[in-house]
Amino acid sequence: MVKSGIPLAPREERRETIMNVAREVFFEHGYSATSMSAIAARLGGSKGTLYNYFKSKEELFAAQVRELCGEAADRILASTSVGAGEGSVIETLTGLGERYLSHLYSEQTVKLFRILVAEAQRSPELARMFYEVGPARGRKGLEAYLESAKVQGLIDAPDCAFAADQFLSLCKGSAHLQFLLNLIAAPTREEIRQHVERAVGAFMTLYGVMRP
Amino acid sequence: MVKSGIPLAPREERRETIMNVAREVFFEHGYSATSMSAIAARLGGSKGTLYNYFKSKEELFAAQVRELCGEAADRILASTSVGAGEGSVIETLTGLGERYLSHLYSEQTVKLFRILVAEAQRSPELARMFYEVGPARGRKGLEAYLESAKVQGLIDAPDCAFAADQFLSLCKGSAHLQFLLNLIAAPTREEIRQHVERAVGAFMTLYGVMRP
Amino acid sequence: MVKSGIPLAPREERRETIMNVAREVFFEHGYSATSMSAIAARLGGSKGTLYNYFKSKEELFAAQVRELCGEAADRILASTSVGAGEGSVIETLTGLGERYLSHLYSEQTVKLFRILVAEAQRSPELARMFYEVGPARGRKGLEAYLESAKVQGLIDAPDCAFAADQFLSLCKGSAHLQFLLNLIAAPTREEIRQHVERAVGAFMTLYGVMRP
Amino acid sequence: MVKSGIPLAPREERRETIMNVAREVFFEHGYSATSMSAIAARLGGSKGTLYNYFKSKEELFAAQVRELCGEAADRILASTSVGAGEGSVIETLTGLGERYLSHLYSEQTVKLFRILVAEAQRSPELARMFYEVGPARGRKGLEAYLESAKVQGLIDAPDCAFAADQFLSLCKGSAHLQFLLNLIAAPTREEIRQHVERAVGAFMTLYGVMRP
DNA sequence: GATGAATGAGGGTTCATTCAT
DNA sequence: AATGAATGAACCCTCATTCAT
Repeated sequence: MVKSGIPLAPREERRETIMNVAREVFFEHGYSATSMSAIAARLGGSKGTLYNYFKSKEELFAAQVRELCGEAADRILASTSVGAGEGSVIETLTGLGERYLSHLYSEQTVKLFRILVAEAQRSPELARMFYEVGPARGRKGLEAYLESAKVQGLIDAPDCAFAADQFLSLCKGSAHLQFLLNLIAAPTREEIRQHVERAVGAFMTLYGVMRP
Repeated sequence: MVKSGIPLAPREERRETIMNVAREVFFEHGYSATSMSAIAARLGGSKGTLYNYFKSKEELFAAQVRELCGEAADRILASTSVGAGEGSVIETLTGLGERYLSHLYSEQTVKLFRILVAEAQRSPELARMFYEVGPARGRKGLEAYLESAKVQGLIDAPDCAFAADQFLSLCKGSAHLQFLLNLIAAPTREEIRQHVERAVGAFMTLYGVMRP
Repeated sequence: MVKSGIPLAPREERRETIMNVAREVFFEHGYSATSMSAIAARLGGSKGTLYNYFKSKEELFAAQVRELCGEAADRILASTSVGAGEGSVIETLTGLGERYLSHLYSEQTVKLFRILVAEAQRSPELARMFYEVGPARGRKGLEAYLESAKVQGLIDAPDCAFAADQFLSLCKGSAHLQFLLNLIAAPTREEIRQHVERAVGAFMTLYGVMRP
Repeated sequence: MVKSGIPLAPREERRETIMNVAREVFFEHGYSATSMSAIAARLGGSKGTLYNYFKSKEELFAAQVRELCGEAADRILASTSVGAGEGSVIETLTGLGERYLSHLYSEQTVKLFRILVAEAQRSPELARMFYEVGPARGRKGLEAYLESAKVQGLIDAPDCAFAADQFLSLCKGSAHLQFLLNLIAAPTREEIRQHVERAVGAFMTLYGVMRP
C-alpha cells in the first residue's frame, strides 16, 4: 500500500483513482445497478478509458474485492504465528476476534458483502473469489494456529478445522445479521471487546487444557 | 393464505395467479435479473396485463415480501414449550436445530434472503419486517425455552439470551456463508444431523448441568 | 409464398417489410458493416422493434439466406423427377443447368454469396446453413436424378455423386469467378444456353450410353 | 522480395516488419475482424506507430494486396512448356492440377480470396488486379500448353480455351466451395491426387487421341 | 380487461483514431 | 520516431414501460 508521499507512476495513479471512484459508485448502487457510464461520468473521463484499465465491469469489481478483502484476511490473522502458554492462546484469540469483528462491522465490508450476496445467483465466480481470498483464508489461518497450539499442548481439540469454525461463529453471533440487514448500527469498540471475551471464554471452556 | 373453496372475485384470482408465477420467477433469477417479460411469458399473458395489476416491477416484488413474511418461524419453534429431564433438553435443541438448518438451507429461504440483503441499503423497511417476523421471533422463542429449562435446573446459563444466540450461531456455522454465496449445495439431512449433534454437544458442555 | 392480393396478417406483413428493408441494407454494405440501427433507421422504426421480430442480427440475416436460397434449390431441381429416353436426360440436364446458371448469375445471389464468403471465417454457421439449404440440396437432387437415370440404363456412371459434381462444375466454369469478383457483367441468356450445351455435351461424352 | 543482405533504410525496414506482422493478422482474422490494436500488439509496438507508416487500416491492407499479387501463378504453370507423347500430357496435367489444388486449398490463398470477394463490391480494382495476375494468367498458360499439345497431335480439342477452362473446373470441383465457406478442412495430399486423377481421366476421355 | 407491437433510453463493450509527452 | 492514454461514436442487445386496438 504505497500511498504516502511517494508519487505513483502516472498509470498506477490513474488506476487508483478509477478504483476509488468505482468503489464509491458500486457501494452506492450495487453491482448491477452501477453502469460503466456512471463510473466514467463521476470519473470525469470516457467509458473507453475505463476499459483501458479494466477489461470488463466484472474485473473492475473483482479488483475491488481483492483489494478490500485480501488485506483484511492478513491483518486479521496477524500474530497467529507464535504463541506459548495458555494465556497466550486467550490473548491471540482475543486479538484475532476483535480484528475479525472490526472488519465485519465496517461499512465497506458490509456494503461489499451485500453486493456479493445479491449477485451470488448470477455470478458465483465473484462470490467464490471473495470467499477464497477472504473467509476461507481466515479460517484456514486460524485452523493452522489451533493446530500448532494443540501440538504444544495448549488446547485439546479433536478437530481443529471445526473448532476454528466454531470460534468464528461464536464471534460473529446473530447481531451481524441485523447489521447486514441495515437494522442496527455497528457495535462500539467496547461492545465488540465484550462479545469477543465471551466467545473466547466459551471456546476455552470447550477446548482449554486443565492445569493440574 | 385464503385459497380454499371460497371463490375469489375473478380479479382477485388473476392477481393471485400473477403473484404465484412472479414468485417463481423472482426466486429463480433474483430481483434485478427478473424481467417483466419473463414473468409475462411464464404467465402465458402479456406484459400489459401485469401492469394492470401492479403498477411497477418494484410493487410486484414488495407484494411478494409482504405475503411471504407473514408465515414462517413457528414451525422451527414447534415443541419448545414443554421439556423435562436433561435428555429432553438435548432432544429439544436437536429437533429445533435440525428444523432451523433445514429452513436456512432451503432454496426459497436463501433466495428471499439474498434479495433482502441486496435491497437492505435501499429499503430497510422490508428487511426489518423480515427480521422481526423471522429471526427475531425465533431467537426470542429459544431464549424463552432456555429460561424455563434453567428454572427447572436442566441447564446452567447466566444469560439465556446470549446462550440462545450462541446455540444458533453454532448451528449455523460457516457453511451457511458458502451456501448463501451459492458456492456449495445444501447439506444433506444426514450432514445437518451431524452438525446439529456437535452444536448441541458444545452447548451442553458450556451450559449442561453436571449430574453427581 | 403468399404474396399476391391476399392480405397478410399484420404481423406477417410487418415482418415481410423488415425482411425487405434489411435485405437492401445487407446487400449494400455487407453483413458486419450493416448495423441494426441502420436497418431500423431505413425502416423508420426503432431498434427494439427489429428485435421483436428477429432475436438477433444473425438470425435476421439467416432468414434472408433461407428465403433466398431455399426456394432457389427447389426451382432449379424442378422436373428432375421423371425422365424417359436418353434425349430426355439431355433435356433435363440442359434445363437444370440453365436454371442453375441463371440463379448463380443473379445480382441477389452473388451479393449474398459475397457476404457469406466474407463472413465465413467469423461465423461458419451461416455459411453452413447456406450450404445445406442451397448447394448441398441441389447437388443431392441431381445425384438422385442421375441415380434413377442410371437404373433406367440411360447413363453409365460408376459414381453418381461425383458425376453430379462434375456436371455442376462444368456448368459453372471459370467465368463465375470473374462475376463473383465483380469484373464482368452477368452473361446473357444466350451465352448461358451455349455454355450449358457444351457442358451437357461433355457430360454425355463421359457418361452417355452408346446406342447399338 | 528484396530481403537479402542489402540493408534497408531503417524506415523501410520497420515498414517491412509492419507489413509482415499485419499480413499475419489479416490472414488470421480477415479484414474487418482485424483491429489495429491486434496488429500493434503482435508487433510489440503501439498503435500510434502504425499510423506513422500507414494513414489508415484500409491503406495498410491495400499495400498487402499490392505486394502479394505481384508474386504467385508461375509456380503452378511450371513445366507446361515442353511435352512429348500422350503419357506426357497426362503427366503434365496431373502435375499442374495438383499444384493448382494445393494452391487453392492453402490457408493463405483462401483467406486472401475471401477478403477480395468481400471487398469486390466496394473496390473492384483490387479484385481485378488479383484476377489478372492470378487466375487469368493461369488459364492462359494452360491454354497455350493445350494449343501446343494439339498441334503435336496429342489431344483433339476444338476450343483450347474452353478445354482449359473445363479442366480447371473439373479440378476445382465443388469441394472448394465448402472450403471457401470454411465448412471443411483442406483435403490431404492424397485426396488431391485422387481428385486430379479423375479430372485428368475425364479430360482425356473428352479430348484424348485414340491410338490405333 | 387483455393484448402485444412499438418504443427509446440505456446496458456493456470495441475500436479506429488522435495527441501530448 | 515512438508512445500509449484518452477519446467518443458506434456496436449489438435488453427491458421497463406505453398505448392503440
